[in-house]
Amino acid sequence: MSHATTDPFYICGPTASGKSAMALEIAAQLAGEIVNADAFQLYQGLEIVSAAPSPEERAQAPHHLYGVLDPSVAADAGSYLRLVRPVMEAIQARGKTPVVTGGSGLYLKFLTHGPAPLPTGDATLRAELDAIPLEELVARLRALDPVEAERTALQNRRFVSRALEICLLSGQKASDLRDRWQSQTAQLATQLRGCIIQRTRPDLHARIANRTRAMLDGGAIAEVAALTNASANCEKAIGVREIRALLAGEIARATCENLINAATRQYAKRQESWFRREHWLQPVPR
RNA sequence: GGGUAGAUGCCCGAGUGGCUAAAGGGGGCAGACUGUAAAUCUGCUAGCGAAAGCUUACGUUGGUUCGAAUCCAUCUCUACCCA
Repeated sequence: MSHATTDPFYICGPTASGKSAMALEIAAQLAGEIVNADAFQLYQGLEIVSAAPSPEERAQAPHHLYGVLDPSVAADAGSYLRLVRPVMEAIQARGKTPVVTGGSGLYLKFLTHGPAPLPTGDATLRAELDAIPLEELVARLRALDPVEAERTALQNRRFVSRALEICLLSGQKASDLRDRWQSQTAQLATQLRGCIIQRTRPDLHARIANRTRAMLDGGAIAEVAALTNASANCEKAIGVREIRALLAGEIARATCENLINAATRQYAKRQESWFRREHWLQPVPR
């Protein structure tokens, strides 16, 4: 399989696996420019807590889409797509290779496989659905789209709610819309190139612990304290919620550190599960 | 030295004679997941076994009992109180 020189190269892997460093290596090899594919590194004012590349790293190659969103803005995979595509096109137009680096599986999937033709989430409708008991949401979904209800994890309120949202907003069955999209994306992966960084669990866990310590020692607490206008979404970022509790005096610093470590380990595990299914990614043991 | 409370699985913790391989939570492991995704959700978690089942487990040692994490005694350790 041959690639045009400017075809994007994807660097994936769990958090703290060393994606940023690898991106610099690949960017140097491919005459590339680094593009963020991390949901939280997108935000301004979350650089430390989201482990965005340091100013030193950024000085070594062009970096795009780091710290570009105000924390009050609620992003999603679709809005990310609208943000990245022009950036990548501009890089390619310059004859350079986009080196897309990040750990947000869903965002990357949108980028590599495109968005399904589904309606964008609607805040007002979501607020309404949030007020309804899960059992009733399930009943409504079963009535509107029994096929989708059958496929959905019905204990997962978010999934039920979104399926219902799709039906209500589109006036069509979520299952039909999804089927149509599914059948169109089957071949896309064969044209992609990228790698996934693999590390042993003990190694990864040690790296996470070191990074958390460095974050807390390196300004993360002040960063979160200064974060006054964050969207509900940003408040849920790992590190932010724990440091909020620390600032409120609810937990001790050591507890805060332990909680961040545990949440990060669990997140890393979920990322590994996600990327394991992306067979086109070439494993790179480190 | 005296008194009181306590010691449970990787951790915290419930259990006070059989329904207990031991609730619940955490952690860990595995998984799902196309517009909240660093989110949300699911399963498993003493050992061996496909299973039936067997073995080892509630600080120590001994005892009571058909049967003990649960009752009694002993010792060890921990916390607090009195000297």
